[in-house]
Amino acid sequence: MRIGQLARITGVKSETIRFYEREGILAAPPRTKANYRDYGPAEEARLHFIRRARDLGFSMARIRELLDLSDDAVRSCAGIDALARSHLGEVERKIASLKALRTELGRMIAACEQDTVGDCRIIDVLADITEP
Amino acid sequence: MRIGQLARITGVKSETIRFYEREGILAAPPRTKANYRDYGPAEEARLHFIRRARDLGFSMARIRELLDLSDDAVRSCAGIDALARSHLGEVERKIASLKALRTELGRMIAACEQDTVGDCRIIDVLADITEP
DNA sequence: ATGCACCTTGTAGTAACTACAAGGTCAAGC
DNA sequence: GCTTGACCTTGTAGTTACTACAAGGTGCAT
Repeated sequence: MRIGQLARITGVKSETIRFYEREGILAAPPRTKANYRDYGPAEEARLHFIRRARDLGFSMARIRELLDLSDDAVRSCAGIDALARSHLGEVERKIASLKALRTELGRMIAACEQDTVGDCRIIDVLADITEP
Repeated sequence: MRIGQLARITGVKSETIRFYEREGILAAPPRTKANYRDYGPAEEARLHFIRRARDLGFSMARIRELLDLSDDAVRSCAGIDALARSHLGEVERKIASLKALRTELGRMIAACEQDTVGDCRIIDVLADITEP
C-alpha cells in the first residue's frame, strides 16, 4: 500500500506519516521500484496506535516507550514490568478523570431531558482526581 | 492567593497561567493594591480542570466549549444537550481506548510476574476501537 | 501527453506552551 | 534603609507535534 492510501485509512496525513518516519517512531518501509513507500498491515496498525495514543494525550516520548515495549524482545522482565506499571498508572488516572467527566456530562444530558437546565459541575468533578 | 502559590498548587507554571488569561480561558482575577493577581478557590478549580482536560488530550478549543457549558447560564437546553452529547461521545471513545490499553498493560505485568516475557500486543489492542 | 499520486528538500505556519530578558514594584527581614 | 525574592509588565524566541506549501522530479494510467 502506498502512502496516500495509508493516509486515507488511518486519517493521518501523508506529511505526518513522513514526519513520523523522520522522527524514528515509524520504521522506513520498503520501497517499490519506483521508490514509493510500500506499507503493509503492520505499519497500518502501528500508525493507528500512534494516532490513538496521541489523541489520549500521550506525548511522542511516551508513545516511543510504549512502542519499545512492543518492539523490544531483548528487554528484561524487570524493565518491562517497571515501564508497564508506570504506564498503567497514567492510564488508570486518565480513565478515572474521563469517567468523572462522563458521569457529569450524562447528568447534564439527563437534566436537559426534563427541560431543567441545572448547574454544570464539570469543573468540580475533576477536582478530586489525584495529581498526575 | 498570588500567582506563585496557585502555580505550586496546580502544577501549572506562572507563565502558563498568564498565557491562559491572555487566551481568555481563565478570567483576569482581581488585583491586590500592589497590582498582583489575586486568585481564589474558584480559579484554582478551573485551572485544575484545564490541566486535567489538556492531559486527556482535549484541545484548548474543546476545553473552551466545556468551560462554556459550565459558565453559560443563558444557553438553551437543546444547545447544552447537543454539546454535552458530542463531548460525551469523545469521552466514551477515549475511555474505551484507555481500557483496552490498561488490559494489555495488565496482561504484560502479569506475564512478567511469571517470568515469561510474552508478546506485547499493545499495538493491536487499540486497533478495533472505532474511529474518532 | 496530460494528469495525478508519489518522490525529494526546504521553509514557514500553527497550537500550546516554556523560557528568558529587561526594567519596574512591593514587602519582609537584617 | 537596603537587600532579596516574588511579583509586575512587554517582548522575543525556543519546543513539540504537527501542517502546509513550494519547487522540481518520477512513475504510470488513460
